[in-house]
Amino acid sequence: MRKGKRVIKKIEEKIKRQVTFAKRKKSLIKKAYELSVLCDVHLGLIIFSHSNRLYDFCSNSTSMENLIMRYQKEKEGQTTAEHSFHSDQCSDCVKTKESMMREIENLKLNLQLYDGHGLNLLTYDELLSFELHLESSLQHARARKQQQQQTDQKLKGKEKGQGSSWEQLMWQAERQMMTCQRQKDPAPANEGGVPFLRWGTTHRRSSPP
Amino acid sequence: MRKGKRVIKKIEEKIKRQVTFAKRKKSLIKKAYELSVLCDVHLGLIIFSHSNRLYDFCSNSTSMENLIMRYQKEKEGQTTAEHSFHSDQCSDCVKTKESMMREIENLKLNLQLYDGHGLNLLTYDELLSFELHLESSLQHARARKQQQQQTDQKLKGKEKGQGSSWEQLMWQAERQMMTCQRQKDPAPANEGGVPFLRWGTTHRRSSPP
DNA sequence: AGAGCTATATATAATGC
DNA sequence: TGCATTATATATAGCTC
Repeated sequence: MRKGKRVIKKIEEKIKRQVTFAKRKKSLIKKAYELSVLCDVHLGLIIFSHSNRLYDFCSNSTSMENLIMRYQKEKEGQTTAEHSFHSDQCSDCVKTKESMMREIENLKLNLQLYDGHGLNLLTYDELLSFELHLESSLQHARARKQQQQQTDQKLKGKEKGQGSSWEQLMWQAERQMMTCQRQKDPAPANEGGVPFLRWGTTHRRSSPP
Repeated sequence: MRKGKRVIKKIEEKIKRQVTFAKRKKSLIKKAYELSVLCDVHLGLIIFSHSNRLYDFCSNSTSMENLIMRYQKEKEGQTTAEHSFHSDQCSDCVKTKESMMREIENLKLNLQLYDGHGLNLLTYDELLSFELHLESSLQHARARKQQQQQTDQKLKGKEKGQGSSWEQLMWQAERQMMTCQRQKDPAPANEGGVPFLRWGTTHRRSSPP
């Protein structure tokens, strides 16, 4: 039975504090879950108990790593470089990190070209190459689209046939190969966090139709 | 006035969803704050709205970066700890490196799409979006090519005119804008390592012709 | 968007087991 | 520890402004 208003101040009695922590943590995670589902938003919650135990929650269709990356991307844009504070501890790590940052920068610049940004930094010849490259990309994409369209139609036609059609098997095998090829890293970091597709929707086909 | 139990399912009406998001987000952050104070624990909350806006909360006496580092350290401990040989001296650096590696992976996957690799992981709708995106890219590139062609011709014609032509000035201004826009980060990450243009030559125009 | 209002639904502090 | 109970305090959906 609650009496009086709750004063938000550290609970000094250890037992009470632990009990309250367990209860409130549970409902906080529940609330986070509800918000993520009701409003279809991505969110992550990280809690370290007083005994340093980790509790976390992350909305479906994303991963904490993904959220962290997006968070850092946001913050990066807001503040200027503030990585200086954890640099003096291990300079070799920092160096490697710097080279990785450069690589990320370069990759991003390359991706930006496809959005039409930075084209003015290219020579005429490079623009020509780029144009040819784009035409080739377009061909690939269209070919794949057509292929998939046909596959989908065939599948639809055979929907009530045998349990697993040739196309389905091929599709699965193909996907498995790609997945295997793309995920040398055993870490399940990509389980829900597919690469962010900047030019459109963010979800990839997760199973054959 | 609430009637009946809340069913936790995505709210389809956009307006309702937004209102609920605003209200629940507010109280979720409040609850997070209360838990952190009452129980004196460290916690972080990251929320991305449907419009991709970031809202976050982090308990006092720590920072989100710190929490993220601790989180990643925990998670790493849960999976096979095979990076221990990397450098146990600065494991927090390793964590950050891991997230960077993942980002690099993602960026590379996105770039590979333009080479026609991984298209089979896209849904039909995504392929459509991608196709449209490529067409737009192509338009941009062609427009820029034409623009540069004209500029080059004019410059050639006026080569012996006044020291700085209008086009040159405009080009310089444009380039300066782009450079400025692209390098919020004051770090000279691009000093020597120009982005590697995978689809052709590797050098970019470094000065107006 | 955001601020109040109101009737319910939930959360939760204290207690006992 | 954890679980159930219970009396209150909060949260919140729908509404108006």
